[in-house]
Amino acid sequence: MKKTKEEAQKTKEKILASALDCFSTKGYFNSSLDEIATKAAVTRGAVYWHFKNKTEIFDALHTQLHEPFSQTILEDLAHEEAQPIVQLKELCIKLLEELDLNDSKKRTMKLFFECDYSGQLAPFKKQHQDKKLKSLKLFEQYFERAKKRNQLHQLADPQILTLTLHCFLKGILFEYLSGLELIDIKSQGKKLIQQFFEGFNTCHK
Amino acid sequence: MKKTKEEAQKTKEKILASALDCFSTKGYFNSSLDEIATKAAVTRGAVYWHFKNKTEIFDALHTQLHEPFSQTILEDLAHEEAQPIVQLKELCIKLLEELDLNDSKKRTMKLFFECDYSGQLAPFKKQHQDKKLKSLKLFEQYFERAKKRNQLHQLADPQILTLTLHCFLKGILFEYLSGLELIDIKSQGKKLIQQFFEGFNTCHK
DNA sequence: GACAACATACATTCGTGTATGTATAATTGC
DNA sequence: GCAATTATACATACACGAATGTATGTTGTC
Repeated sequence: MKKTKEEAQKTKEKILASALDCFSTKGYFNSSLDEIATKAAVTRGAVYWHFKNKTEIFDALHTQLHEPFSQTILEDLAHEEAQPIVQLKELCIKLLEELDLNDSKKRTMKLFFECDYSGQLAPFKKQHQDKKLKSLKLFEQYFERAKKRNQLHQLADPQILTLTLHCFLKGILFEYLSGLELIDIKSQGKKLIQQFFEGFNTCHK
Repeated sequence: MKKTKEEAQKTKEKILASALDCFSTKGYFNSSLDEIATKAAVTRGAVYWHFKNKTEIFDALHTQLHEPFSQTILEDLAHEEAQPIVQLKELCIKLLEELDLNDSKKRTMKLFFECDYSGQLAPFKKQHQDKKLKSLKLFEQYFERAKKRNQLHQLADPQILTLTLHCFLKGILFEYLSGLELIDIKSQGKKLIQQFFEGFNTCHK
């Protein structure tokens, strides 16, 4: 019954994938550890071996989602283009279009958008929010760069601008992932983002 | 033990209020009917008398939230002002500021933003989405009125504009209700909305 | 042979739904 | 207008399943 270390790692990943599957279809609180185990072709024993409990699986999924994102933004920030706002706009479009192609990532994001951080999940609420805030701070840098280059109103407040953008992106993603099919990234994503950014770029002359 | 009809109605309302309290603090799936009953100073017997089960309480809360909203929009639409976009902008600000003052409404809205419509709640997902879509259609009318009055780009698509606005509002509300205190409606609400609407109004000359 | 990587078995808790009891308000017959 | 009856508005009690956490067993690896 005992597996080699590599095999053990594979079962851990299988459990994570199975958990994502269960959580994203039935919801966190409606998924039992037994379902997760069964779908991963193991028993609850294996689950309890690799994870302390259900909440730890939940948290592991969040890390899996969040890290690549902040990684992408950090890489993009590494080189400063002449028009930071345009750079930011294109980053947003890129992020959206990338997400559109990655089904597993979409489902994970949907999970964390729609889950309710209550009960046993409450301790993770602030934790996950803090991670998000750090990513937000990264976005703010684009606006600050733009301001230094005199590409913004003098009145414009980078913090408000970041907040505005963030609210808009959140709204888009929320609608996009809601299952309502109200938004099609391929055909409308670019338009939406551009429609939004026109408010920043073309109006301050 | 039997109460008069009026008293019975009061207990029903107490149960609803208690349920909102429980759901919004502990989450739907972490609230038991016993907790709800106890907090309402009744027993589960009373709950099962007034409601078929927990999902029906959930749905009742949604109706309680949604109806006043679409009512307000309908009333506003009833009179057409010269500048529909400005009218819409002011409606948005009004809705936000009204919400800011009504704590119970805020908590109810937060509940439906953050709950996960899975498991036993799945049947209500489409139902509640449909209600939302109908309200969205109402917003669209402002843009159509503006277009008829030649106050929009000829290229501008009311549907995309509505979608853009909706995503933005959703994002604001989501952040506002998230408990992060990132947004303060009183000081920033107007600014945010105006920042957003400037993209529509001042750029098409 | 010791420990890792599980599977199996068990105890316990919790929540739901329903069945039943009960006191009182509302309704009916006269 | 008042007793008799019935339906209402709950409270109480019970049965059942489901899920969790843990304790213990088993097998293979290092």
